[in-house]
Amino acid sequence: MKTQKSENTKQLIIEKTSTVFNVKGYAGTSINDVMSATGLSKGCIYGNFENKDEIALSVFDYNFGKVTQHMKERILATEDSIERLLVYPHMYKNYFKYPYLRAGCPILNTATEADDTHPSLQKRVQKALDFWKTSIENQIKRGIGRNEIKADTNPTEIAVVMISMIEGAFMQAKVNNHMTELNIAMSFLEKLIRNLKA
Amino acid sequence: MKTQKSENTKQLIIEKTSTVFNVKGYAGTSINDVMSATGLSKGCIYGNFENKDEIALSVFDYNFGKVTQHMKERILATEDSIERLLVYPHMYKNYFKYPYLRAGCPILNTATEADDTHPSLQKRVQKALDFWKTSIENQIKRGIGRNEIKADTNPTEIAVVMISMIEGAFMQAKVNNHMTELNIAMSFLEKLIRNLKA
DNA sequence: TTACAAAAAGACCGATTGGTTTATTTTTTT
DNA sequence: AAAAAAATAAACCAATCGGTCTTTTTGTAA
Repeated sequence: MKTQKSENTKQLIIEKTSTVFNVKGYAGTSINDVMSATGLSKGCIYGNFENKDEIALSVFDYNFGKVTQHMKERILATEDSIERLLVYPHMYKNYFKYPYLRAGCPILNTATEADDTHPSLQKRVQKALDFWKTSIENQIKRGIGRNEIKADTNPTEIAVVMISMIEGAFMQAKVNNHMTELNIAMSFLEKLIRNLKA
Repeated sequence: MKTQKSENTKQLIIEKTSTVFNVKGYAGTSINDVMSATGLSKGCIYGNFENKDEIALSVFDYNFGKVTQHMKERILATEDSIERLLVYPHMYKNYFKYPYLRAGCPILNTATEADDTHPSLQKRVQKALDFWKTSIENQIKRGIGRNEIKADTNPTEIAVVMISMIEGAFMQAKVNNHMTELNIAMSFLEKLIRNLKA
């Protein structure tokens, strides 16, 4: 029987280890890391999760959910479709303000590690990436419908280009420990988005 | 005293493990993996390298060198500056033809793993990324000098955008196991490059 | 207050980790 | 051909890995 308590600790484990997994990666995070991050014993952790896999999967969902949720809020707060698209470069330009992005984009981090080694994690990343792509596409289609975006705009193309530029630039920011390249790329992306204006 | 033999086995270890490290990552590759990839004993491996770190570093240099070398050849084979820039999207569009790219771009793979955990490896990636950036910049400057590229082109901006798009798109290709997004992004990049024509 | 079940703690497990050491073989030099 | 040096194989090491199991603690309902 599931109690409130166990759900609480389960959530606590996910939250407390979310950054650890994002920093150290799946293979690089040990159960010992989970223990010291949560302050819980091994028995307690394995009482709440079946294995490390299940923790990693839950943590990825949590991290991705955090980013998505914040993005959604900011997008829904604006009306104009161009402004909505601009939320992405704006947010990533200030990624250090968001604790769950500071350790790196969960998609990028998980993608490169999981692609050849961890099939279940890879599937999650695929779904996350696809979700992201289609929501950008939908924003563009909406913009075309509202005559805010040029009618000949290719939604898929722009979505793919946006994601590629964000992830590629983010990678450089992380590895260089500075924002120069990220800012350059995001400013370029902003120009590109504004160019879509009908 | 260094002998020819020892240099040979050292090189053999690097070559035989180059794909393993690129697929499994630094933390994910064990000495046992190195042993079975080379067919050599543990003692032999530690006779030629001080530790796993040194192997990983050498392997990264080797992998990056391979990509760089091939890129250089193809670039020097063309004259026109626009055509030279187009070598990048062309090559990544057919990345599966190049064995050392098949397991993923060494820069991308190493970057996301090393950024928070492995300082010496991170420095290598930084240097590699910087080398790549400046060589694109130089190609653009050359193009401006030869009146093949618009004079108002910002070399750094284009270099950063090119690298971001390539790496971001490559990540998607790897995680999705298909080329759709990579092709879209690279075709877009080609348009972008052709637009630079004076 | 007691009885009971759920949750947490921690000792314990075999396997694997990176790395060392010793013994043996191979190669090179004299 | 002998001696010295280098390269290799393999036994061995402590530490850590993910995971299990039993004991202790805790919260709750009767």
